[in-house]
Amino acid sequence: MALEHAILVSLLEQPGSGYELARRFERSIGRFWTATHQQIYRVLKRMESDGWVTAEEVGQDGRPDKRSYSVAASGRAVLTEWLRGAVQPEAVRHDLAVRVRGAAFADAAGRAALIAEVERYRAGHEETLARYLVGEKRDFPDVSALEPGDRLQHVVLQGGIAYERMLLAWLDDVLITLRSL
Amino acid sequence: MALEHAILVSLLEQPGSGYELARRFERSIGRFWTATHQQIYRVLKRMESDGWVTAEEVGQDGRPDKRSYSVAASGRAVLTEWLRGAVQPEAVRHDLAVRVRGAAFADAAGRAALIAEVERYRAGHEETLARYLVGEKRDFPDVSALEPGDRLQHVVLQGGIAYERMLLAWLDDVLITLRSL
DNA sequence: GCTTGCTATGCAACGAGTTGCATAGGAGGA
DNA sequence: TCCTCCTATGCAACTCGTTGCATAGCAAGC
Repeated sequence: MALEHAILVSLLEQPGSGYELARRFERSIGRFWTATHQQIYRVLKRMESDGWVTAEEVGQDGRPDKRSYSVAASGRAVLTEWLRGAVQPEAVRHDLAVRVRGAAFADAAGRAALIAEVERYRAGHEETLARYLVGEKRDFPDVSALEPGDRLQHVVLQGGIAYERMLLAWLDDVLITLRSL
Repeated sequence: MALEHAILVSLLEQPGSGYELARRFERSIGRFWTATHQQIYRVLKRMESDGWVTAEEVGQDGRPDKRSYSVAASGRAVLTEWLRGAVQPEAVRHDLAVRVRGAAFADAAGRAALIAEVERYRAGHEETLARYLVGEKRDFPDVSALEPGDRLQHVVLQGGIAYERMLLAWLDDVLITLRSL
């Protein structure tokens, strides 16, 4: 129920179109709040009709026009109100962990297939970590001299980096365990 | 789309009722796959009518009767089939990370309220870690001599422990950042 | 000229997940 | 005795999220 709030935060950091928001969700914000473009377009419409955001048609050359959204005063008020509320426990869906426990009920061929999948999955997260590290150097070259807003963005990025490192180390353990069966 | 599979794995590890499954999801399995009792009851019904699981009425004294579910042959086949498929990327909903970035748009009182919330959240995860560590000692006293199935359960638990430790360290960073604004 | 790919928005249908409520027996405390 | 809590199951209504598809202009390569 907080996709609205994630969108408000993202639009306050930087106004943009539904498409641009979808790309941000794919990249940085998607680390802690996944959403597809369909969801985002639908919620943006509702937020606009509720007066939380305002839209502006922007013509572009070489590309289709876009509707760029900005946060309105009432949207900011909604966000302020929400920020005072209780932090909801994180919801997680880790397909892989289910599979690892399921491996106890697979045969040798099934376990071999799972090992290959875990390796593929691991490679994907290694890329994610590399992307984060490149992004960190690009966006936060001097960590000791950041604006307040940037310090917050940076600490969230550090959370993503810590998560990926933890995950990679754990996947190595998983692979050792699967191979030892 | 894989609640069914999480339930199959859990029932293969140990048959049980919908209520018991809901409690397992609250505790161990819920770390990587959250589900409410409503979802579980609904899916169990569908799985039973599809012949994936079989139910048995179990009378208990001092408590209401329960329907204990076990995995049928076709359920095992479904799981084996699923285990050969591709690992789905994990879906995450981290309310807290959205709030941290949102803190850039809050006033001093709002930031103070968020700091208190993060501390509360941190205390909850500290308890979770302590519970995991107690559970590890209780359920896996001798890690060097485990059955294959137990080795897999243990490595998944280790993932939970690593996650909680990473999270606590990150929350300390978040608190330092929030306090420094 | 054709295909492929990217930006950009959107509908419709379906399936997954949440919330509120209801029932019902027994345990334990005020 | 009444109230509250725990076990145990479930319905109904609603919202959220996913999937498949459609449109449309422009760019780049074959």
